[in-house]
Amino acid sequence: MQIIIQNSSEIPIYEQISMQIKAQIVSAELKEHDLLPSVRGLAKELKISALTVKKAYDYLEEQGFIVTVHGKGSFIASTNAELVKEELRSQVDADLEIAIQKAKSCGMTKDEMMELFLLIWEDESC
Amino acid sequence: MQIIIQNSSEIPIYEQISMQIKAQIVSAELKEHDLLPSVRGLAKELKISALTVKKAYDYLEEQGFIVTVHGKGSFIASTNAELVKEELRSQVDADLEIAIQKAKSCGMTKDEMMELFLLIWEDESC
Amino acid sequence: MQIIIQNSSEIPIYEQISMQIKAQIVSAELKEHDLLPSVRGLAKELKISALTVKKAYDYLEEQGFIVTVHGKGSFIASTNAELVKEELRSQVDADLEIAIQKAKSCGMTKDEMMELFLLIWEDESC
Amino acid sequence: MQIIIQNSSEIPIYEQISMQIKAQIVSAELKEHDLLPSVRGLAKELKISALTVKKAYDYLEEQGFIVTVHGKGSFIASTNAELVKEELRSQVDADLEIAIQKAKSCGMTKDEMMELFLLIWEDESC
DNA sequence: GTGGTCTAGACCACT
DNA sequence: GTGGTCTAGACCACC
Repeated sequence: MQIIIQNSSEIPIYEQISMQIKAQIVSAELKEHDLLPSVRGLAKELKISALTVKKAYDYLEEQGFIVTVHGKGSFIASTNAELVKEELRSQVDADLEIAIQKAKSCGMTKDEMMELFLLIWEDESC
Repeated sequence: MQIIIQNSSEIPIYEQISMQIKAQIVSAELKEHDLLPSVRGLAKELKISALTVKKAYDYLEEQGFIVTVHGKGSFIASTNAELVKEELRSQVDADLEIAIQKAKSCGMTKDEMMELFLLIWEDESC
Repeated sequence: MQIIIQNSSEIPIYEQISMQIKAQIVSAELKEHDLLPSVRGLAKELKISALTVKKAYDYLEEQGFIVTVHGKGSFIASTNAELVKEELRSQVDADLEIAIQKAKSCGMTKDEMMELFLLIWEDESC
Repeated sequence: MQIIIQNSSEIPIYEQISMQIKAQIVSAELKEHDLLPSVRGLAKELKISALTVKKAYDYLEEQGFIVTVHGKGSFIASTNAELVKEELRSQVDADLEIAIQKAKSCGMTKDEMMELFLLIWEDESC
C-alpha cells in the first residue's frame, strides 16, 4: 500500500487518501475483494490520526468503491474498475472546463492553449 | 460594474469577485485609474456582507491590481493589463496540470484528452 | 429546536439527532430554507461534542435533506417533505418485516400479531 | 444442524446463530438435552471464527437456553420451549413498538399501517 | 459569528 | 486483531 501524504497541500488529507486509492483501483494495483490496510494501521504508517483515515474510508464507501465489515476490515467493492474510471473522467471534465473558462477570460486562443496543453502533457514527471 | 455571485458555488465569494474584476481588467472594461464601486455600495448591490467585498479588494490590492486610497476609494492600479493576463495564465497552467495528472491516472491517452479539450472549448456557453 | 438525546440508547447520538430533525421536517416544524442551529451551538445545548453534531448534519446532507453553506450555516433543503416521508416509510417497512419474521419463527398467528399491533398502537405514549 | 450466515447483514453473526438456534427450539427441531454441534465443528462448517460460535453459545447459555458441559459439549437446556417463545415474543413487541413510533412520526394512519402489515405478512418468502 | 479539517486519545462491539 | 462512536480540544477559511 503506497500512499503519499502532502501535508502542505490544500487538499484535505482524507481526500488525498481516497484519491490515491481510487487511482490504484483504476491501475489495477487494487482489485476486487482486496483487503485495505486497517484504519489504525494506515494511520500509524502515515503518521496521521486514525479518524482521518476512517473519514477517507467512509468517503470511499459512500461512493460505493469499498465495503467495510465490522471487525474484519475494508475491502475493494465488487465493482468494475470502469466505474471508478468514469468518476475520475467526469472530474477531468470539470477541471478542464474551469481551466478553459479562465483561459478564455484572459484572451488565450485555442491554439495557444493547445500548445500549453501539449507542453504540460509531455513534461509531466508522473 | 457587472458582477454575478453564485452562492451555491464552491468558490468563495471573495474570490468570485476578484476573479471577475481581473477578467474585466483583461478585457479592458476596467482601465488604469478607474474607480471601483465602494465596498458598502457593492455589498449592498450584491446583497452580501461588506466584509466579504473588503476581503476581495484586499486580495486584489495584495496582488497589486488595485490601489485603495483612504477616504477616496479603490482604483485600478497603473499597471499593464499584461500582468493580470500573466497571473491568470499561470492559473490556467496550474489547473491544466491537475486535470492532466488525473487524466493520466485514469488511463486517458493524449488523443482522447485532446478530443475532450476541443469539445469543451467549442461547447462553452460563456 | 427541540432535540432529546438518550445517552443510554444503543442508537448513536448522531443518528438520534438526524432522526429527530427528519421527524421535524415531516411534521412541518422545520420548513424549506429554515436555518438549523449552528454545529457548536447545538453541541453546547445538548452537552455533546461538536463533532457529533457535525456528523449528524453531514449525514443529513448526504441524504439531501439539508444544505450546508460554509460560514453561513445549515439549512433545510428545498425538497418536498414527501421525500422524507418516503424515506421513513421504507424504514417502517423494513422494521415491520423483521418483527414479522420473528413472530412467524415463534409461531405467532396473524390474528395474535394483529391484536398485539392494535394494542401497541393505542397504548403508545407518544 | 442447518444454520445460514448472511455475512452482509447488519445483524452480528453471533446473533444470527443464536436466533436460528432459538427458532429451532421453538419449532421443536431441537429438543431438550439435544447435543449442539461443537464450537470448532460449527465454526468450520460455517467458515467463521470459532470465537464467534463460542460467543453465540455463551449468549444462549446466559439466557438459559443451552447448557455447556466442559469436555462434553453444549446441550439444549431442560426448559420448556414456551420460555423461548416468550423471549422471542418480547422481541417482537419491542420491534413492533419501534416501527409504530416511526410510522406515527411520518403521519401514517392506523389503517395504512395495518394494510402494510397484512401485505408483508402474506408476502413473506420465509 | 459560521463550518471544515485534524489530533490524540478513549470505550465499546464484532471477529 | 478489527471497525464504530465519541470527546475536548485545536487551527483555518469564510461571512
